Amino acid sequence: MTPTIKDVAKLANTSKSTVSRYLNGKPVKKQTEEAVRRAIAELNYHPNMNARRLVLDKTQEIGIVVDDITNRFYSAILKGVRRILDANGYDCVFYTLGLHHRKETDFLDLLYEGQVDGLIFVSFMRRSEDDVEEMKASSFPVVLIGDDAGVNEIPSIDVDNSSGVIDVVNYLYRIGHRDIAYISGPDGAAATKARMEGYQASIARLGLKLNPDLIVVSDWSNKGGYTAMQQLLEVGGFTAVVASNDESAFGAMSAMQEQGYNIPKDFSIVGFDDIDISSWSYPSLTTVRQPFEQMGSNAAQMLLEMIDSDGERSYSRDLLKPQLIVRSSCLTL
Amino acid sequence: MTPTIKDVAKLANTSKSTVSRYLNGKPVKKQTEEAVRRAIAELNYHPNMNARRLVLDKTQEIGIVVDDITNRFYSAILKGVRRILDANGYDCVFYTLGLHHRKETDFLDLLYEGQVDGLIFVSFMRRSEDDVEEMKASSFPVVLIGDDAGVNEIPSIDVDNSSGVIDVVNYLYRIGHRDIAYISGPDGAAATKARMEGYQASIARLGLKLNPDLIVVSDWSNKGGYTAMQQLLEVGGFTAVVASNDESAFGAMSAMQEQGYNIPKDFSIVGFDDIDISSWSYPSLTTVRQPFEQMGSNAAQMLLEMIDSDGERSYSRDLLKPQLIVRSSCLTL
DNA sequence: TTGTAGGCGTTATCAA
DNA sequence: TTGATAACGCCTACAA
Repeated sequence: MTPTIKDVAKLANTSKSTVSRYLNGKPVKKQTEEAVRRAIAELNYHPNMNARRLVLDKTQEIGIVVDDITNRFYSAILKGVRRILDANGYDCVFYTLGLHHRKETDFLDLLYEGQVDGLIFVSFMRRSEDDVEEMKASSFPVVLIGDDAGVNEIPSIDVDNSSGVIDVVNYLYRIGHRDIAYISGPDGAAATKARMEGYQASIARLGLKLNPDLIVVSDWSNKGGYTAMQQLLEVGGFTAVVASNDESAFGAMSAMQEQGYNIPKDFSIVGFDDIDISSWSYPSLTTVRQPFEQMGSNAAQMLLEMIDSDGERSYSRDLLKPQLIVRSSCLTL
Repeated sequence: MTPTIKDVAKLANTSKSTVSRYLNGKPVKKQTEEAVRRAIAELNYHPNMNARRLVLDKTQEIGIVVDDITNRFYSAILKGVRRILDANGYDCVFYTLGLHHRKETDFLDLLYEGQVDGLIFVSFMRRSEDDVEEMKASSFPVVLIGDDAGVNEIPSIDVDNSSGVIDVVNYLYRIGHRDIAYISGPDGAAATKARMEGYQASIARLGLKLNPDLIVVSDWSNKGGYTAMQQLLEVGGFTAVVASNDESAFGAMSAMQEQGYNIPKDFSIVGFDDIDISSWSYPSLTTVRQPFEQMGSNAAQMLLEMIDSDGERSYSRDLLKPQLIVRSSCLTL
């Protein structure tokens, strides 16, 4: 049998309560403390967390539910989350939907069941308003990363996608480009709309003409970027391209290189994300860096505050500014 | 107050035991079942998992402890793990060392404390024999991914690194290369030695001469591959290079391209890992694909079996064969 | 500073 | 098929 607090007490010649107090750092006489310590060591005693959680009604665990584990960004988010949790003595249970087609809201049960003290939902797909309302209604500590479906009074964190694209278009304008094509993303992604709006807004603000032929919808994949660029190349009439993510930017670059074009001499190109290869590639890719790790740590911070304040919510949407990273895929005209 | 099983019983005009039975799918009379179901719905009752875990001494959770969350491979491993766990009703708690310089063995406490039913340790660094012996001694359900420090009787899973490099050297030989350079990895990584051995063994087996000048030690980084290649280019006398990972292969490619060389016309190059860019790059990279997802699912499978068989261990080391992926970075001579 | 006693929400045993 | 009752291992008044 694995030893319990009772066994320790017996061996140390004292009571369960005293051992418990010792374990929780409450005042205990030097002498008994020593005896308890020895008993614990001798028995190789470890407290049973499930018993503790039952009485405390607190797990010191938060859950993170992720919609698509394949997404390359989640490890950075997780890293940020872990940093905050580690510093506060929390652990992190990892859930994914997808396989069983579960909905995000199904995971609210974890809160009801006392399995976790709070939940971070991360998805960059578009959320349904109903789902977000349900999370809000649950009145448990919950924070969203990604889309908030326009629901205001729920804590959420996202990248300011529109501002990222605006930065990048402004940059291209500054170095002389006037005819700027755009490779958009998939409809299901929440960021697609915001990035497109950023593109259109900055084109307008700079007094450039918006040429619909220079906008092509893709799916953020490498292959998608490749075909999108083939399309653009047939149309022509541009000197620079904004790809709405790095992966499709690389696909676009392949298409151009295959047709014998040189980057950046013939065309300038920028991406969005700053994935690791963007700095390795030849030429390296000018892009917009997403602050994933910070999204994770901010989310964890908010969640922990809600947990500590006993569920009181701060009702804020935190839009983090992405950062323009200038490298060598653009030519100054 | 959140409702308990007792409240449900009262409302359904029955006893706690009956409700408990209903919850666990044991036979209950149709009539009472209906009453219980209604009571549960009306009260919005959810069972308290911590109470259940206390009496069952079982959490239905396994822990995965990862040494370096930055590592790009962990999400694939995690995906494999999750697939198996999902199918078996287990959840997955995620731990990292690193931040507080904790050792892997510190996490054995999670088992003692009843927080998880089993543990998967994943690290591609070299493990100390002492640590692995300690895991083995604990006699809890535990499986290692990566190094096993030569300890035989502990379940572990790894890639057959040596065989991967052998495949790739044989391939280069087959298409006509005889002077094959090698860019090695960092000393701390467990795979470095095995891959180097694969290189040396196949060079010997093919009757080629082993030229020490064509072996350069690097650190698996992009920049490391870049400088390694500069070094090799000064020496010269090779037609192909084996980089011991993809990232350094790309660094090497940059160095060659910067000096005006064409790949594969001037030099052939292969990598190891098959990270996503390897298929996007121009030219795309011939490499060795690591079966990360399968490593995860195999590990989870082994662990679950150990848990079900009440801790009995299968004492096996599972070496998965990596797969040669031929793309366009090599020229047939 | 210490010990006694009661309770946390389940499941499991045993009679009925 | 059901209902008392006793665990499970811990924490926390309360009294000493």
